[in-house]
Amino acid sequence: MEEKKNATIVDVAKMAEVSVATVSRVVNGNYPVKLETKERVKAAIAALHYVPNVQARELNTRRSSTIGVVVPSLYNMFFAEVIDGIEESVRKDGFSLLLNCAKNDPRQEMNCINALVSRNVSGIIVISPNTANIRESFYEELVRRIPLVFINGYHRITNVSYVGNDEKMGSRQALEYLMGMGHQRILFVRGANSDSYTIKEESYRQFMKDKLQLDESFIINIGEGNGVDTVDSTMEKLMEAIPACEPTAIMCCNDLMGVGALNACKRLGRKVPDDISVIGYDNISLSRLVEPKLTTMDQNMFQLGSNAASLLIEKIKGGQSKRITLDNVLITRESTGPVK
Amino acid sequence: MEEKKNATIVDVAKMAEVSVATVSRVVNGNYPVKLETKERVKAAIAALHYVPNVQARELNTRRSSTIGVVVPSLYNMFFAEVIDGIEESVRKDGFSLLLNCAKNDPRQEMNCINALVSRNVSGIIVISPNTANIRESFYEELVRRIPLVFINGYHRITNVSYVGNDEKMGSRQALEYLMGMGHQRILFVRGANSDSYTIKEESYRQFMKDKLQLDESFIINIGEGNGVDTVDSTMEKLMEAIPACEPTAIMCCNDLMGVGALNACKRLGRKVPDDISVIGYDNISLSRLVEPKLTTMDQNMFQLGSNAASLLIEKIKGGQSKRITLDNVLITRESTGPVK
DNA sequence: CTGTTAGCGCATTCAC
DNA sequence: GTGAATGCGCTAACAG
Repeated sequence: MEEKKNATIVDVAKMAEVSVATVSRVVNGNYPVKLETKERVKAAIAALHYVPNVQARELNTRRSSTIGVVVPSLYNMFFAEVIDGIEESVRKDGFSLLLNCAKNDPRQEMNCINALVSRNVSGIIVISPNTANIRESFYEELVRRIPLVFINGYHRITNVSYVGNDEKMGSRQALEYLMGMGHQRILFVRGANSDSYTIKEESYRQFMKDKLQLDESFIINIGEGNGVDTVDSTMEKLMEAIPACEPTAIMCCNDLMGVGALNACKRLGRKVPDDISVIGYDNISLSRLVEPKLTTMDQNMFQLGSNAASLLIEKIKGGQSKRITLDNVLITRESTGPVK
Repeated sequence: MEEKKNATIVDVAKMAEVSVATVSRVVNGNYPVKLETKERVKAAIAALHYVPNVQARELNTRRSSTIGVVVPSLYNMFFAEVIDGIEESVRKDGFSLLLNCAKNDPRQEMNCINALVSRNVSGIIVISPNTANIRESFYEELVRRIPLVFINGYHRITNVSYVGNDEKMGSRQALEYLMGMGHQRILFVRGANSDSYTIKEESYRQFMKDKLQLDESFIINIGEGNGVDTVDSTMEKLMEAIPACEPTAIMCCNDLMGVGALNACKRLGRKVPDDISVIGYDNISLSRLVEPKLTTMDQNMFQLGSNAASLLIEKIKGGQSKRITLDNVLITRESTGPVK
C-alpha cells in the first residue's frame, strides 16, 4: 500500500511551468488566463490527479462550504424528512451537510453547535431548538458570529431566520376541530425538552380557559418525546391517565405520542374513535400506516427543510433574516369522530 | 450588524501574555504547561470566546476529523437508526459526520462519494452500497485512497471493512420458519437498486429449488424500496399479485414492504395470519406499531452503525480491514402462523 | 516549562 | 496575462 502523497498546487505549477497563481486561476476560473497556458495547466492537473485541498482553500478565504444541522433525535421520522428537504436543497448550492444529533439534551445541543462553529460551517440550522432550556445569551451570541436558522420552536431571538408551521395556530385548529365535534374533556399529551411542546401547551391552556371555560386541564408529560420508547411510554402513561380522567378526546404533540395513545386505547378496550378520539401532530408517514389511520396536523416536513436551507443560504450570502410560516393543515383520517 | 471577527490563537496569546505555542498546548493538552499559566490562558479563551479553527489545524496536521456517510434514502427508519449508531460512536472519537443522500440512484451514489473525497474526509461509510450498478473500478480505486466501510450489501471488493447481518442466512432462516409452518407458496417481494434485495432473492430462489423442489417462483419487484411511496406501491402491486398467485405467505425484503403487504391483505379481505402470513425484514420501529404486529428479521441497526464507526476509525488509525457479521434474529410477532 | 519560527496548501494583492 | 510575495490560523520542531 504505497502512501502516495497527494499532488499540491505547487506540483501542478512546476509541471506546467507556470506559477501557482496561474494554476489557482484556472482552477477557480475567476481571472483570465491565456488559452494555451490554461490547456497546459489542465493537462498537468489531469496527469497528477490533482484535487484542491479544501481545508487550505477555506482557511484563507475564511469561508466554508459546509453547513451544520442539529436535530434533537433521529428516531422520529419527522427529522429524517426535514433533513431530506435540507439536504436536497443545500446540495444544489454546492454545500455539504454536517449532521449532529443532540439526543434531546439541551447541553448536548450546545455542544453540537460549538462543534459546528469550530468546524467553521457557514451556517447552522437547528431543528426544534430547545431555547427554553438554554441560557438566553447562548443563541444571542451565536447569531452574532454565524448565520442561524431555526425550524419550529420559539424564535424570540432577533436576527435568526425562522421557518415553521404556526404551531400555536395549528394546535388551536386541532382543538377547535375537536370542540366542533362536541369534545370538552380533552387530554393533552406532551413531552419534555422542546419548545414545540410548550407552545402547544400554552395554546391548549388558553383554549380550555377561553372557549370551554374550564379551569381544569388535563396535561400529561410523557418525558422523552422523540425516542425509541416514546410510543410505548406514552401508552403506559395513558393507560393510567385515561381511566383517571376519562377524556373523550386526546390531543398529542406529535404522531409518535398519537400512536401511543391509539395503542393505549386498544389495550384498555376503548374504541377509537367511538369511545375516544385521538389526534396527532406532524403527519409523519407512520400516521397513515397505523390502524385506525391517525388524524393529525400536517407539518410538511420536506418544505420545512428546503425552506430552511434557502433561508440559510440567503443569509450566508449576506441577506437579511426572514421568517417563513407555512400553513398547518388538518388531515382528517379515522381516529377522530363526534363525541357520543 | 457588527461583523466581530472571531478570536484567533494570537488574540488569546496576547491577552494571556504568553506565546501562541503555549495556547496551543493548553488547548490540545499534549504538552505540560504550568498550572498558573494554564489558568490564565483558559481565562483568556473564555473571555474571547475563542474556538480553534479546524481548517487551520487540519491543514498542517494533514488530517481531517470528519467522516462521510452515504445513505440511499432517509425515508426508511432503517437508515436513521443506523446513522444514529454511527453518529454516537463517531462523536466519541472527536469526528463529525458529513451526511449525503444518494436517493437510491447509483450515479448519485458516486457523486456523493466524490464530493466527500474532495472534502478530504478521513473515511467513508456507505450504507447498503449499490455495487451491482456501479462499475467495479470505482470502488476499487476509491479504497486505495481512503478508508472505506460498507454496511450490508455485497462486499467483494478487497480491503474494505464491512459490517452487516448475514442477509443470505437471515432470509433462509425466515424461509425455513415459514416452511416449518407448512408454507410452500411463498411470494417474494423485493425492490430495485440495492444489493441487499439481490442477496435475498438469490437465497429465496435457492431455497425454493432445494427445499421445496419448486422451480416456479413468485417474485415481485415493487421498484423503489425505501421511498415515501414504498408502502403504498407495495400494496398496489400486491393487490394484483396476491389474487394472481394465491400465496400462503409473503416474504418481504424490508419492513416497509411488509407493511404494504399487510395493507394489501386488509384491502383484499385476507386475514393475516389466518389466510396469509407476512414476514418483513429489518425490525424498524414501525414493524411493532402496526396491526397485526409484523414478524420480521432483526437487523439491529444501531449496532450496525456503531460497529461500522469503530471499524472505520480503526482503519483511519492505520489498522487492517475487518469484517463483522452480526447475528440475524427472527422476531416472531403476530403476522405469521401455520398454513391452514 | 515556554517562546520563536517555519511551514501546511491555497487565494490574492501588487507589480510587471 | 502572469509571477512573486504575503498571510489565513494553527501545530510542531527547535531552542532556550
